[in-house]
Amino acid sequence: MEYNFKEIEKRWSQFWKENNTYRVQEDHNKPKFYVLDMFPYPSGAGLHVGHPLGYIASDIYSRYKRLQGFNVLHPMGYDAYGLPAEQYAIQTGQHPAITTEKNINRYREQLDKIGFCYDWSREIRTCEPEYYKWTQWAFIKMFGSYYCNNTCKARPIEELIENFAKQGTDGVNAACSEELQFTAAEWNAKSEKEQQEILMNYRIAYLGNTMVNWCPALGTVLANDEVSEGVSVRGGYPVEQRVMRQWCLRVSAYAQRLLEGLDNINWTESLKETQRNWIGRSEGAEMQFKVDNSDVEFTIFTTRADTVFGVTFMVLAPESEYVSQVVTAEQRAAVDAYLDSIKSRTERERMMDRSVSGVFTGSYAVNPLSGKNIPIWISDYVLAGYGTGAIMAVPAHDSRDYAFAKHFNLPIIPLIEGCDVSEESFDAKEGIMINSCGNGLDLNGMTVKEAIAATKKFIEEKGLGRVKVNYRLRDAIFSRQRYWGEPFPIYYKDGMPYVMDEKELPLQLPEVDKFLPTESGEPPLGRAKNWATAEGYPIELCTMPGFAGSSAYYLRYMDPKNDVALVSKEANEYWRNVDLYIGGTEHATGHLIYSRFWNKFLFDLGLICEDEPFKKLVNQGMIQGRSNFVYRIKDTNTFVSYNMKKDYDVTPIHVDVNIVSNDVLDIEAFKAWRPEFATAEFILEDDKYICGWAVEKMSKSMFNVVNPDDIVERYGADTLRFYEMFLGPLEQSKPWDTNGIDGVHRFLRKLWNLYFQGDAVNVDNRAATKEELKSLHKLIKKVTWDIENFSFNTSVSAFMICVNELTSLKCNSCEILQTLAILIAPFAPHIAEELWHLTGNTTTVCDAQWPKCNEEYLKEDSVTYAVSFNGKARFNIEVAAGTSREDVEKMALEHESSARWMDGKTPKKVIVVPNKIVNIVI
RNA sequence: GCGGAUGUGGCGUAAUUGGUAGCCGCGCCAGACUUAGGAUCUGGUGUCGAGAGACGUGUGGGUUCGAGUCCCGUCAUCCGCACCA
Repeated sequence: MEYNFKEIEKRWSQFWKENNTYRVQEDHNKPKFYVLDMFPYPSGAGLHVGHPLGYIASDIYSRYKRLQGFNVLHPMGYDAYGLPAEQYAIQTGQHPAITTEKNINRYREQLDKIGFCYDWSREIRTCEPEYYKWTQWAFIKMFGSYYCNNTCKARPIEELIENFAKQGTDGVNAACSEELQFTAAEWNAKSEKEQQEILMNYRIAYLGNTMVNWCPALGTVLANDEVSEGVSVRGGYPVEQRVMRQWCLRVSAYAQRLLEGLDNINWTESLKETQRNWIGRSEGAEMQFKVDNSDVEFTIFTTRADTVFGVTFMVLAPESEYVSQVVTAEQRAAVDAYLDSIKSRTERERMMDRSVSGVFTGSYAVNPLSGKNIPIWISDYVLAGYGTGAIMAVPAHDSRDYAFAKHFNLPIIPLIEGCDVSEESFDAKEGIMINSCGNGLDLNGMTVKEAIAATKKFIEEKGLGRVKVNYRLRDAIFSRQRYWGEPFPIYYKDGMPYVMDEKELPLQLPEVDKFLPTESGEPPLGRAKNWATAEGYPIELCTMPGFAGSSAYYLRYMDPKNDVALVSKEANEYWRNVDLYIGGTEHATGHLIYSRFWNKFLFDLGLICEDEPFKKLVNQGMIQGRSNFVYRIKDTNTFVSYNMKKDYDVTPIHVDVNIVSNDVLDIEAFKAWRPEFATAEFILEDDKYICGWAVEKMSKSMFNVVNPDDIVERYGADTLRFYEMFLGPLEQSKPWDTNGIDGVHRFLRKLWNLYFQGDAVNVDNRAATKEELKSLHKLIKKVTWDIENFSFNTSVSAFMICVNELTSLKCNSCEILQTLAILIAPFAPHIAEELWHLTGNTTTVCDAQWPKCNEEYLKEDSVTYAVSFNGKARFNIEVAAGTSREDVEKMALEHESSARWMDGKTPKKVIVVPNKIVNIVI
């Protein structure tokens, strides 16, 4: 009988839907397993063939775990807020909710065709009020919390207020924007507004004046991970630095825990490294420098405290608040001119231009150890956002300082014995210190490491500074001047922000007449009518960023319909956290940091029971496009086949990959593709037109987008699933190449034919033969190992081998064929279900039990040993299974032809290793 | 510059972790069948060589009876971070 995949797949997807086969509930009799995909943003372009790669992998794993008796939570939803829908809305006036809904429906249709075992009853959409209520709720909790550095935990802000009222800042060790000191009396004397302003300095969700990435083209600020090389990740528009009052999340408070947590989770080393890099911990010291003839004192951060005797100048970031305090009257004009020149450049221009620039402030600082006066400069190579925005420059031992010193002709003092700083600085942290003695500190003769420690100790004792750990990780900017996002549950009274009562949530996104900023430059929510509380207080006009809704969605799947909590205690204690998370690396420094932060925050509040959200994480590789080209001879409408193009002057033209098969062009389809090709002529090779190809990003403009729907239509979902896995290791990036899909499809037909003799089902109740059992159990062992190790591509090969073996054995044993159906079920669920039923079952294959490998069947009657002499293979000997090593050794030496290889010598050593090798050392 | 990864036939890849390199698939070659089709089936296919055999995992060394796998160096490609003090 013909393998009619269309009919089979239609029937079973309908069956699963009608019977809620994949619905899952908490079941304390079964161990849980939580498998999650990174939920998609439903874009207008729909899914291409690269998107389902990770989904297929997680689906295989989910089905496998279920067959092993786990209660598997495998949900799906949509990250539905985002810029493209809003920009589309601006252009067309179409409400983003409508576009989003439409796109979601399209995604769902495409996903359904592939046969995923999602429990769709748990679907969530971040743009739905029932969902974003909990995003807003978490924000309120963050607003009402501060981070205590003593207990390393978020605590209610009320505790801090109590402390302030009783003993001021005494005993407070909290994460803050600026270190403050006041007494209880001072606190109690402050007005409500003043107190609120101080609290803002500590809240985990706070309103702060910070340097932000402002993207004029998008009309919004962006988080650091949304900007790359000075342009926005979405759209590639220029980004500039600007100080704005914005909502922020104090992610930096969690830097150390985010770093340490990486040690206890099963992620790839490269992803952990990326996060470590992003967090950027560096140990160093802060030191105070006094400005000569002034009361001004400023703080610098350095990891090279040992080089303090080599400081020959100081540098401030152009944006540093110290700048205005130290500029002298004579230098003011020069400094202003420099600051203007910096401001007029975009971030991108600044990054491209690495030439040395700077200006002298006119002031001098006093080196606290050498007592020398050193000039204070301003330069844009010092970043306002890192450390204190001010540095001590040691040109001898820092290449950037060196370049600056050479450019402005500033002195360079070498501090390490034997180093040559005439051409370049000596940056390595090694060597013996010289020229480093003064003011009671003598580093001479020490190694760099000793000197760093000694200097740190010295400055702490003398009160010149303190040991400090700095992180590169910045607080997350949480405001977006956009419409299509979660509204903040914040209103303003006397200009101060207040959170709404939790009972008022969700605060629904209001309707607006246009999705553009208002004429006065306010965000789009400024257009909303009556955007105010019942008492008439105005509500925040910004909305939350994209990562807000995706930061805790995995928790919501555990209990998606709960309207009194994000997740109930019971549901959370059962499902705990994600056991397996599959998604792309592009979220390494965004979503995967924010989620971990958000989760840790909720954990601190005792609302959830796990400190890390994702135990194991697998990154599927990107699927690139494989573009095809035709070659038009210049100034003609004639196209020359790939291997003959060298004889002509040709222009390569992208051709739609859907009219090319195995690099052979469908000439009729090509003529019909574009009017200008209707009259095209061809120079063929072997009567075919062969196209050239290249690996490029999958995109419409390259005509290399392959829609999974087309593959399903032509080959079926099971072939698509198998083929995507067969393409190569899951974590590797690879081009989508349809050459080869026929092989996989052929395999499924062979599998199908195994169960048939003509049109009749060919299943017998006889006992399986030894050979059949061996073939099957080899497969069980291999596939089990492969799935556990995410090596799905090699499983596909194993299936092919087994089916070939069973076919040539003419296997019709029911026992074997049923087990085979179970094994194939995670990969190709539709055909597996059909075969499962053909062999006489009435339950679904999803409820079967994953078979165990019986090693007995794999044992060989005899074992062949390869005998080698001095490591060179010579001959094989066959011995009965279970023959002892000694006997194998003896037999190897006694083998009739040994004499020839031994050359009459006595062996020095005979090595018999378990892997069927005998090596005789002569 | 720092960090991470990867280099194996014409191509995608495999080698369960130090044990006969190239499984499986594509492509190609030959054959069978055929209403001649981009269908199906069978066999072959790393390189050199008529052959026995020799050589082969980017490259140069090393450890080992034995290395794609381990160690040291080097080259190439990809990715992440990057004026982070």
